[in-house]
Amino acid sequence: MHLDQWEVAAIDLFLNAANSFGLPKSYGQIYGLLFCRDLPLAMDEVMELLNISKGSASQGLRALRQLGAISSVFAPGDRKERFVAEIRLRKLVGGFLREQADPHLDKGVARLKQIETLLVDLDDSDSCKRGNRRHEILSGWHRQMSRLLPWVKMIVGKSDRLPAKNKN
Amino acid sequence: MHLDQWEVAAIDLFLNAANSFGLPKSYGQIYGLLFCRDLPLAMDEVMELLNISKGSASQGLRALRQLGAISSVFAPGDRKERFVAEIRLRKLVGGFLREQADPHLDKGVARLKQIETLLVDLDDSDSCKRGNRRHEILSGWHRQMSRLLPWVKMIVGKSDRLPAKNKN
DNA sequence: TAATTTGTTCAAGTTTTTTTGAACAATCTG
DNA sequence: CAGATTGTTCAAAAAAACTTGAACAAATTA
Repeated sequence: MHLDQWEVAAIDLFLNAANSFGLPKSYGQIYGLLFCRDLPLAMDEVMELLNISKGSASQGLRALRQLGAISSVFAPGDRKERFVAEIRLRKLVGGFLREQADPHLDKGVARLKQIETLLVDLDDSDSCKRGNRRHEILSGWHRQMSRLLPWVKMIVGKSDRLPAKNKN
Repeated sequence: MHLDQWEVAAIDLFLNAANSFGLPKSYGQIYGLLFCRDLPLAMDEVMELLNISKGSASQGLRALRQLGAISSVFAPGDRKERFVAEIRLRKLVGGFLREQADPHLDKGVARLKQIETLLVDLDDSDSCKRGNRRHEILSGWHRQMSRLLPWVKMIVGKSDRLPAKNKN
């Protein structure tokens, strides 16, 4: 049981990618390993191949499934749960946006409301005016980000099924 | 010298936003403070208002300028450098993509090349075939992400200059 | 030139995040 | 049921990220 060199490199690629998306390294490693493999892997195989602990493997696999980045299959006549990577970029991006971006936008709405509240009972009219201008700007940003996300999902999915027209 | 309540709330909003973009909290606080203010602030004012150290202020201001999120002005007859926030979302997003996303895409190209290399001198033809399929998938993802970024810049900028049509 | 102002650097300290592994549940098997 | 297998939880350890502040450099002023 071992990893090929190119698999090590690919896993490292995903490790770094996870990091830059704000996810733990181990999530990237686990996804990367499953991405490389054709056959589903069980938790103990993931642990052994990556040299990570039971806890990391268990939590990582759960989080990745929650993100829609992996899914599990049960081999008939076997108690073990085995995992495979989702490789459609559209699904990966969609899951990430749903679990990470959308909640942030929601929190943003709440915070904007809070600022409104603080602005209402404020007698310093200069600060109030300034605050209202800022509130408008933030609302505009929020609106634009909300508009953007659907486009991202759309554009990324676009050529999943289109074969490349030419070879360069 | 003090912060209004709404400013505290706005600064906290940016603190959290910075966090979720993978930037240090203090960067968010500094940007948030400048975002709230009409007049440029000098480093010592930023330090005092946010209760952060010289080091954090210096590094934060530098990084934010590098990102294009703030710019500096010199009051005539004063040695101090003072800072103002960039509030055009298009510029903010553009700077972020330039400094964060683009480098990652470049690193991705390098890693893909490395994987190619490892695949070339590999005699296990099964692993080789599998590796080549994965390499193709990754190349496709890279292409799609490269396509996406220009759209993001475009869509986000769109209504910066359009005034809101109505008041709600 | 000495003293002051403004800002940078980076080693050390602090805080936060991630990982580990032992204890615990739940499910199957003989 | 006792023992084996599979997987979860979470407190403590380890690692990573962030912040601090004292020492330093550069530019200015008296």
